[in-house]
Amino acid sequence: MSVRQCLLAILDQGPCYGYQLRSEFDRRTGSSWPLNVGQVYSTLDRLERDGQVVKGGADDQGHVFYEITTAGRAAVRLWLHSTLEPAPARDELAEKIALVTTLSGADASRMVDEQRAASEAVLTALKAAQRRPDDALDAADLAGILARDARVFQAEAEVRWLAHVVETLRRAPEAARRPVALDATPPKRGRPARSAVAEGPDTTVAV
Amino acid sequence: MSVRQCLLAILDQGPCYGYQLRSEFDRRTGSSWPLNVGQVYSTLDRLERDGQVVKGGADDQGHVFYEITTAGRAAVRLWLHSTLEPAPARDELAEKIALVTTLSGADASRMVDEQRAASEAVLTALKAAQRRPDDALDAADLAGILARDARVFQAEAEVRWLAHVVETLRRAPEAARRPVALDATPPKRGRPARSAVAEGPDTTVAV
DNA sequence: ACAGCCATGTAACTTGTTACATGATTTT
DNA sequence: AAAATCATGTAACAAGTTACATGGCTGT
Repeated sequence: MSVRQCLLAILDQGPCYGYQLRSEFDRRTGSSWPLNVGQVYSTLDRLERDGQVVKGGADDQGHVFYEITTAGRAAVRLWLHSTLEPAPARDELAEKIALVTTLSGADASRMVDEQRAASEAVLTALKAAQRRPDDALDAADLAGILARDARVFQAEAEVRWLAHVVETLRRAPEAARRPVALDATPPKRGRPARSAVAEGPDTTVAV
Repeated sequence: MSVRQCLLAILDQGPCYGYQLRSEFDRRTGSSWPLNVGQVYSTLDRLERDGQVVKGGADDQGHVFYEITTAGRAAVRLWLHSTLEPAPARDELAEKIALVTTLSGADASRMVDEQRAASEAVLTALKAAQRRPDDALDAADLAGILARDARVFQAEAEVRWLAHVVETLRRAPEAARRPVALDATPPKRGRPARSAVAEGPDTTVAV
């Protein structure tokens, strides 16, 4: 969803042609992602299909410009005014580590250690490449710096969490360190019996 | 990719049928993601197509068991022995904020502020729902706790980064606070002239 | 001539995801 | 009978991604 929204937001600044969109995306997100040109065109197709942009004719140089529509502008405004939930995004690493701690035949703490080393190495590399924001020439430059900083902060969190996992595994009660077997008990079919005891408070996170 | 790998790793523990796989996935990742049952079946189809599982006949209760193949086991080992790059994942939020700081007609600092408030609220909620690992009954329980902790650490990083963005925007040189216009200069076509000056050192992050 | 970028596009594919249809089973 | 869960599956689609084909232009 993100590429699509970003391209639309750029088109909100004025008509662009495909190739141009890629370079604008690049500039404005600090080249944080090597966006394939092909994807620009397929994304433009989808945006057009959904009535958020219109395809203009080619100019004298053969550039095919796309223009945002009213509906498109509304979508941009909506996107900009909405806040992103921090956690709806899947966390592959967390899932993997959580899963591994329950598996038999996998050495969880060794795996966590290795991941930790890898993450630390990345963090070091990122920090070395960090730039001071003081000499940002323009907003695009600054955007690139902020995007990199985001990766640093994230990598730091990852390293911290991994250290926390190591500690937790070390301290965990013995029962929690044994792999869990597949649930052999056949589930009850049919409508579940309504339990006589009152339901406890909802402990699920509504986030 | 992650769902696929997780299901395969669970199948590595023993044959399972579709519905069972969902509940195992649930248990072992701390219900961090409401996996749709349908996806289990389509994923199993794809795994079978790729020769990593085989579909067995139904047992007396009508449960259709899937079994992992040798190739599947190899894939699991590979997955478990590989480390995940911390940043290949796209960061939608960072992209969005980076982009916004370059747009005209969007109030970047207001947007960042709002996002920060939202992220802080989430962080508070997550922290409130955090559990102590001391009373983990089994590894699945512990996995759930760790998965939640991961979200806490991530949310913390997000909040910290957003604060950093606010500060940076405030302190940034005036030139870096003006929106950047679309690049009007037509790009040079044809083979670029090889510059006479020696190329500077590569500043791109190889991560 | 050739390398290499600018530029547009298409075809094929991946994973993830939802919505729905179907039926068995069991409790209310 | 109605409700709710267990269980299997299909159809359709979204977004992302890559690989490729094509052609124009311009330095070397």
